[in-house]
Amino acid sequence: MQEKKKFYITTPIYYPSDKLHIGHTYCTVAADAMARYKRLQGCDVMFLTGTDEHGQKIETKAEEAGVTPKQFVDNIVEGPQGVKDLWKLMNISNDRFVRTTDDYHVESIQKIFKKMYDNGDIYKGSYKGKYCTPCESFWTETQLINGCCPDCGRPVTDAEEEAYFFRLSKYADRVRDLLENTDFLQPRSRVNEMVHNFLDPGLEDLCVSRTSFTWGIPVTFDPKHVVYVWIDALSNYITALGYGNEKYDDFDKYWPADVHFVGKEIVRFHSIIWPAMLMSLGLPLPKHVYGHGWLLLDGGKMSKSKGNVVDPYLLAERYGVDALRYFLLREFPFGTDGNFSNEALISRINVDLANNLGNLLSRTTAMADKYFGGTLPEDQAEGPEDVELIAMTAALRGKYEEQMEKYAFQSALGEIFTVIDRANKYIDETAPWVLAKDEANKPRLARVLYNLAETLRICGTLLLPFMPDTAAKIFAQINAPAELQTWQAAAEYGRLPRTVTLHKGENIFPRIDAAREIAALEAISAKAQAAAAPGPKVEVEPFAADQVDFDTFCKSDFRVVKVKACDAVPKSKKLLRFTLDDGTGTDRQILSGVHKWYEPETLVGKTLVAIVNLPTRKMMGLESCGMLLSAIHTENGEEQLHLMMVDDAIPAGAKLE
RNA sequence: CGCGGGGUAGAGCAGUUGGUAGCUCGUCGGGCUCAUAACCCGGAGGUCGUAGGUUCAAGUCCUGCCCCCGCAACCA
Repeated sequence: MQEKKKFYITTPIYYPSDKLHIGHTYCTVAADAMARYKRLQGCDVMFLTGTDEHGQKIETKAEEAGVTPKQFVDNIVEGPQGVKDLWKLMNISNDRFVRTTDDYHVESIQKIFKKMYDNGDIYKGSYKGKYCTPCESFWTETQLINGCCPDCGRPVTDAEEEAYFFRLSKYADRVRDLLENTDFLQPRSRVNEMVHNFLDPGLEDLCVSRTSFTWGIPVTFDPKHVVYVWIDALSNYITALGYGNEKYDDFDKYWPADVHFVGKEIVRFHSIIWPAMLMSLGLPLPKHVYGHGWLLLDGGKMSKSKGNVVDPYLLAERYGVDALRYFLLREFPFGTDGNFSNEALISRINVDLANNLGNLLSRTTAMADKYFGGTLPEDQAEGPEDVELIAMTAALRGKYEEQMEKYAFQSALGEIFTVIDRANKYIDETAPWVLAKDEANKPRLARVLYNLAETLRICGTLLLPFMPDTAAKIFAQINAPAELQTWQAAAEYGRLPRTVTLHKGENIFPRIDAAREIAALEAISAKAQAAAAPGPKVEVEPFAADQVDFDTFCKSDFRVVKVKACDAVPKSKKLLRFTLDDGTGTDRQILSGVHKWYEPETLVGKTLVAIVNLPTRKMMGLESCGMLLSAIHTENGEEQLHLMMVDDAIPAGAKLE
């Protein structure tokens, strides 16, 4: 017996700082469909997913929640409606689930780090920056506020933080060659972006350790450092196969990966850093990295702050897992962004699944019941209408395979539904209800129903990777045994016995009342938003704990200023440029990031307050001499800002005390 | 002149190496009645963002411009 071909596929490991949304579900469902497809073809598949659980953000979130970081991630990963629950609900067939907090992963990462250190690709260096002693925090030049700590506002000092670096630059040429001259990174359109943005300007060595937080994997030979995300997270693809640990032992069998599915936002890490790391370790590179697009909402990014995150639980429970899986992979081309909408979801379910597929099954089985009591007679007669349908059905597997190999799920499903449409038309052409009126036409009628059953069997088989439960329901109604549900049998028209018995069962996809459902969905999301924010929830910054001495306070020179002119800074979303009368007779220019709240023309003539003895600072190429004072608070999680506007009777230049 | 993607029927999208502009939904009209008020046929609807250029021929190639979206930057 020939050895099975192996296929190793991965999703990214997700960051469990929040519940997962439809975007994560999209990628994972795609990987699942691919994994099931390869299994159907008879490959020995390894399908890996998992979670990336370290880092400062989780440390902070856990602290806010009053739990340890481990408790925090345990809840999101293993808890109710957590990551694992979601994959179970979505019928994800992953073979393994790696967590970066798993012991074996930790062990491997420490070995990998040491190995790269020993071979000279990781070296100790220093990270130059600004340090705020009271806050024990490092800041980069650009993070500083007027040269002071952005957290506490106190002065910072030049400092160097010790850190480990990976010699990414050493591999720049090999990575460039990989991207430009091979099909490693797909779709091809992503290559330019990587080369122009990151390779052309030159790769810098990468900081791969941190001392500023502790929630991470300690560096064995220098435990005040923890391994930073790159090495920790990316390596999951090999640690989960047992590289550097005893937990698993199939690294040799499955590595290199056939494909890593990743979102376009992390293409950079997978197409530049990850190959360089593997080169350093002397390991083979994955065959492909596929950067898929995003699901957009209302043309924009989904985000918590916009309150437009789509909840996969809700949709799956309401419409069924298979319908949701189908929609995600049928509606959007995998490589580019797509617009998610409830309308599109319901339309796909009604048109494709209920009207075309469900109804085809329904009318086929109903006629078998009605005209033959379910079991087709042995005596069957072919007709001229059969030719095209049979040809299409017989050719379907090939067309489907061609699309699947390109990860073109949308097109693969499109091929199947072209045949399903054709089958509906075939019923119209052959008009079985007319044939049924004359006993002499019974053999022809039987053949028509047989052809429909065969079409359903083959389509059902090819739908297995996308809608496993649905395919099973189809097979039950057309009585297709397991051996006729295989990849091989999908290429063999006519495998069902002539005297097959069909049963009409439940409707596999009931039609949805679109208007009502959309109203219901909107009500639910409105309610969810209301629940998340009962009334305008106003929050203000906590009061400063530290006292400031009087002299320090007196050093700040606050003045009343009048807006002479105000316009938007070109190419900036947030900045407005103010030309101000500060009483000196010379105009003062201040830039302020308030465009989100004010249109420039509405501010002309207003009387505002500014601090005027801050050092001059350049932004977007323009000088800003001071800072306008404003009041800020958050409302329903969104930042609100009001410029300080004072009595117009106050003359320009008046000092505030 | 930071990088990249995109502007094609009311909506959402295909359009490969340049050669009569397609698909799905919606819409209008017709047919059928086996079926989940489903199915089948037909029609209407586009000067392919814009201005030039190359060509016998351009949505498809070249140049300029406008608009949208990401990333980056910026937000004292």
